[in-house]
Amino acid sequence: MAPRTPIQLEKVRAKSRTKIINAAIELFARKGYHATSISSIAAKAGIAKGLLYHYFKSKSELLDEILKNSLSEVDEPMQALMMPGDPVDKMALLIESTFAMVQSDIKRWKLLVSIMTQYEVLIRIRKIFSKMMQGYLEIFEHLFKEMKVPQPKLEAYRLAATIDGVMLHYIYYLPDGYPLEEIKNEIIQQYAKYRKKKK
Amino acid sequence: MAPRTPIQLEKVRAKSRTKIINAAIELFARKGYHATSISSIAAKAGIAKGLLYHYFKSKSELLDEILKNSLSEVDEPMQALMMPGDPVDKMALLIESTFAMVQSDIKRWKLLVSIMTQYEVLIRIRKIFSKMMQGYLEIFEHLFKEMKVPQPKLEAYRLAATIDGVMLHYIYYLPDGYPLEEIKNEIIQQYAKYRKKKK
DNA sequence: TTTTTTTGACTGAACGATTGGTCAAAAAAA
DNA sequence: TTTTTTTGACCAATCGTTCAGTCAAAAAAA
Repeated sequence: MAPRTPIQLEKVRAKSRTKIINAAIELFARKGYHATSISSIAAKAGIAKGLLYHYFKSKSELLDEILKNSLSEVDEPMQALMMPGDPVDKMALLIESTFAMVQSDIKRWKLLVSIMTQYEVLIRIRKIFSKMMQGYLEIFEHLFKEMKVPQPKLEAYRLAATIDGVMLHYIYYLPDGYPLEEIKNEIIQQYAKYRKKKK
Repeated sequence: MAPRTPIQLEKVRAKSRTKIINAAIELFARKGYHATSISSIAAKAGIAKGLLYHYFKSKSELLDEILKNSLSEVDEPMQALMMPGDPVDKMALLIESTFAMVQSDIKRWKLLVSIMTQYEVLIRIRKIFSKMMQGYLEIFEHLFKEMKVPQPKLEAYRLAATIDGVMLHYIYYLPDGYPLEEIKNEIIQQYAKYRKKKK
């Protein structure tokens, strides 16, 4: 069925797909989903419009694909929490890696935020986001309980809000000279007093 | 020269304008600016498409009008800061009134956030937003200095981020059962220790 | 009072531009 | 040859916007 070696074929496919996806991320993040036309994506990717429909069924499927990939990245920082250790250290690591994730790919997060705050988001996507949020809240609460923080649940909500707020400001309002590192360290440091003294 | 009394005329005009603006806020907030059509606004407002252009030059001017009104509301909570008093009390008041503002008109804030996180925002609007943000930061810093908080500038950034983060979560992610009051009180309470003991 | 004139809010068909999406055919690779 | 990638002209639908025209009501005239 395939006259070409499937391996090299896949390389070509992947290359074209990547070009399209990167162009789409760039434009969706900057202009928003609805304000971005298929033609402009194709132009940015350096391909013909028709080819886009060879790889993606529709504009919304292209968005879906990007969102799926982006959201799966979010789970990564969670992995470090499995191993045992001082909850203060684990919390610091979680916060560090969460911020690092955003810093390394601002465009992607701009897109995610713009989609979530835009029109009636596809229910599926909203559900994934909501579940992600719940996951963060639970882990925060769990760690706060370990740390014996007075009101673990409330504190979890507050930390989640602070992190998202910092991200928002960093990404949108004050991209130049925003003291991200300092704020990050201050957030982490406030929990230092809960570190266990044991050896 | 004027066959109809200008006073009654103005009433009619105001009524229609309000109908259009309310419909636009609703739809812009829910669907986003670009995904909302003029036809749908007219339909929701219960008027003909043409009438919209009798009152507004264009779709973007309609958005501008709404944004201008919305942004002017933001300055209100600032007014209370002029009078003298314990900075802790003033801070509490500022936080209270800021949250109250959002709670009383979620749709408007959804719209504001969606516009700010959407496509390349009109430069004018972004400037206003940025200035607003700077204003908040400066007031926070000033109050923190009065309160003798260790790192007033950093703490200002953090508080601004927390407030915006809480708003974001309240508005979008967890509208049902979000413990807004509790978080608000916790935020306020953390500064209680800086209250002056003097009489 | 009754009639006529004048106003501007309001309508909806129609406009050109642009959209997301299709498809026959060329190009490329085997 | 066969298969797949790639192209760009093309389509119907929808977009924001325009505009000729309707109509209820107020002012002016009788």
